[in-house]
Amino acid sequence: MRLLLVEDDLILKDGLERSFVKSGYAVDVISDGEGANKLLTYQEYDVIVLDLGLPKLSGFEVLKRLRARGSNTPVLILTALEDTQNRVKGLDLGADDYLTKPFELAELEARVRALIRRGVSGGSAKISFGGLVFDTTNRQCMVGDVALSLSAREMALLELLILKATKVVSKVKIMEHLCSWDEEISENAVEVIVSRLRKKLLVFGVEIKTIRGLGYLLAKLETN
Amino acid sequence: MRLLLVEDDLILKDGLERSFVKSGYAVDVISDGEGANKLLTYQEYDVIVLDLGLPKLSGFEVLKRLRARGSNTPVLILTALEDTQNRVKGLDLGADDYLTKPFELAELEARVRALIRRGVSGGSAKISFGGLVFDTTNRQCMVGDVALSLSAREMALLELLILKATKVVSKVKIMEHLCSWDEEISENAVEVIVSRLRKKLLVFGVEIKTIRGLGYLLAKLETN
DNA sequence: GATTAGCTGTCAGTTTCACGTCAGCTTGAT
DNA sequence: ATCAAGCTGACGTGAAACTGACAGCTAATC
Repeated sequence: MRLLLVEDDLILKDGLERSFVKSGYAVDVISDGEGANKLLTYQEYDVIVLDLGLPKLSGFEVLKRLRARGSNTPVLILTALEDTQNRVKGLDLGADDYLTKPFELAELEARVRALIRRGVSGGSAKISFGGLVFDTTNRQCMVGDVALSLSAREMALLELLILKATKVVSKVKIMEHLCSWDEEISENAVEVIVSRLRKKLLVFGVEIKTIRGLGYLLAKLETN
Repeated sequence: MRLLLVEDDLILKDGLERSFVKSGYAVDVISDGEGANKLLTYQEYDVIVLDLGLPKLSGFEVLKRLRARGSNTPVLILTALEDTQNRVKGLDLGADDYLTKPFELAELEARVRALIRRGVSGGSAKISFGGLVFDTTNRQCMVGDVALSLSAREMALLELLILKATKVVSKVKIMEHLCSWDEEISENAVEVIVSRLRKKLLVFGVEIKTIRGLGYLLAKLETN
């Protein structure tokens, strides 16, 4: 899942990025409002963590313009403790959740996860497909009571495919969701990851179908 | 989705039309205000992209009369950079969004998408025809809860036919829709693609009728 | 700091299949 | 009957996708 972190505090920025990356997100970080606003006109994210106190363009403005553009990407805002008024203002402007500094890292992560889920699976922490049960909280995929042994990349791909259910996901989309700005992978790399995941899923009656020129989609295996 | 582009600049007109068509819109283009106004009295659109500087009847007038007729079709206006005053005037008159020239094509498309999403209830970009449901955002065609297995070309053709509903679509239009700029395909190629798609749709009670010398149209199968 | 194990991207050789071409046929208008 | 427009099965081709092998990297263990 691709996450945008808008935060100007150096220490916080680094800490959060590190922790999100570790949790398997593709993270982009930007530290001023103007840049964030510009970035958001052409790049889609699954979730945005937005500090309100920003240089150049306030977090409010960024949020307001994002919503004005019709985006419904989930946004979590970070506010200072005493700043109740701004918190309310943020929610009015279309934020989906807020957190007051200082906060527990675990709580932030939990809320971010909740936001991502809300849009897709009706808020449930576990999404099932065929015989698979994908646990978004622990980032684990179970078959019965056995955990599938998947690598980080495979897990991230499966997460994306399972969230999109039976919809076609293009190779470019996959690249975008697995990678943040600085890293970059080839189309062939995606093919390789697909190939490896496909082999593992096939055993459990789940198939990754290829739609030539368009992308991939998850489907139940038709047993002929 | 049906889009009206009102623009008199030749180059801009062509570029925008091409790009919108490629993105799967059914695009009508008209280059003067009077014509636009007339057209809008009897033709509904999902979204209108309206340049303000037009011959015969200004964009303002077109917009004003449209709203006076009680229409709430989303309108995005294009203005020159320095023209802040007109921008404000446009928004007052009932435009839903504006963009100043010069602009990024990607941004225009994003905003148009946003307008459509905002307007349509639930943001469903789905068009149904007979038993088919065509999902334009995911580029997928469903019958019940099964996804039709179509190739890229077939999908593009079906998209065009379904967007134009029961109207006749000429072979040339199809060629334009399926090909970009440089590549080019023969008329016979179109016939082949039609033939292949036709076979797949027939199973689901949807027919592609041939109108000799004019083109093709989508129709519900009459079971005699 | 050496060793090992697992992950992940690159490469190259192979396979697959979508699509345009063609040819022969059908249809329909005059 | 003639002719043009359209249909469609067969086929070849080239691009897209697949995948086994490999190498660089990281993280863990001793």
